[in-house]
Amino acid sequence: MSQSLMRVRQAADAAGVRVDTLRYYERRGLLAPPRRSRAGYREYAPEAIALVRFVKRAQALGFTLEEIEALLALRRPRRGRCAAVHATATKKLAEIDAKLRDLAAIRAALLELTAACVADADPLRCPLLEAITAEPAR
Amino acid sequence: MSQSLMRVRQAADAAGVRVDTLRYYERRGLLAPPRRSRAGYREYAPEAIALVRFVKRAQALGFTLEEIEALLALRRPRRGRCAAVHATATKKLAEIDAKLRDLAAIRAALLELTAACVADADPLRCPLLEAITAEPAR
DNA sequence: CTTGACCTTGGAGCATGGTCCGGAGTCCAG
DNA sequence: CTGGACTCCGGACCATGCTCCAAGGTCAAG
Repeated sequence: MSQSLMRVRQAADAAGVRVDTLRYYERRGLLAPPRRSRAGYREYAPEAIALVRFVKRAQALGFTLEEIEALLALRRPRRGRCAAVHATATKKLAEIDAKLRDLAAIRAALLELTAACVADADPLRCPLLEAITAEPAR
Repeated sequence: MSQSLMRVRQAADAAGVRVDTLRYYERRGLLAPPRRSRAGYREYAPEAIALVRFVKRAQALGFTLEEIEALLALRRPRRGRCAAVHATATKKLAEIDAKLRDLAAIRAALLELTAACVADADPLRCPLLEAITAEPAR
């Protein structure tokens, strides 16, 4: 029944990371220690793979492991902690909205750039810098 | 006339970084060497500050300095390089779209989380992991 | 004409996030 | 019952991106 359990290599491959990375996340406390086989081998459940994939994607979005840990701590909020969770999540939401804006601005600039290139347009502006410079992030 | 030139401390403050960071970016070739005063002091034009701000924001979005350098190289495409610029920009656009999707997914998950928290809802799901796990980034 | 705040340089040091190593145990196919 | 592939562990090492330091030059104010 519990045939979906994977050993470290298989889990690493499935998650798109190296074996050592799984051990590193475990040491860091980011990934809960998986259960072990009789021989002491780690046996990962599918959820662990999902978590690692989440971590990698969040990292690609500029979050540090520490921030990601904080995000993950918001899972399954236990009653009594609602206010704190709410506050943290709200703060993070604002950050994310800022990132979304910046990313959209860069996207638009790149689009403009490719268009300009095709049209061989006037080379006196840099959409890329304008994109993000406009609003000084005050 | 050229009164908008800033020395390194002022420029760093304006860009929201440390003095050493400006020197580091210059050494790395990310920031063009500014002109110097007679005494050898760096004199930054406002565009340099804009560029540094762009770099910091792009970094917060998960781009490495190397990638940012590549992005910046797309500025002011010289004729003849159009095809290459177009290819690079298009590839980057796809990456950015992926980031936008992931970020939006996390955003939605956080929203759901705060809502669930308020409603003290069923603790059997983790929107955060579901958010990004759904599509295995194939 | 000195004091203090700024600037210069090269190079060392540091935090984050892995990545590799070596010696030893496990396990399965031939 | 042996070879090769896997696993374990602790600790050393590495790349990126800063960050700090020492020794010395510049310069405006008092």
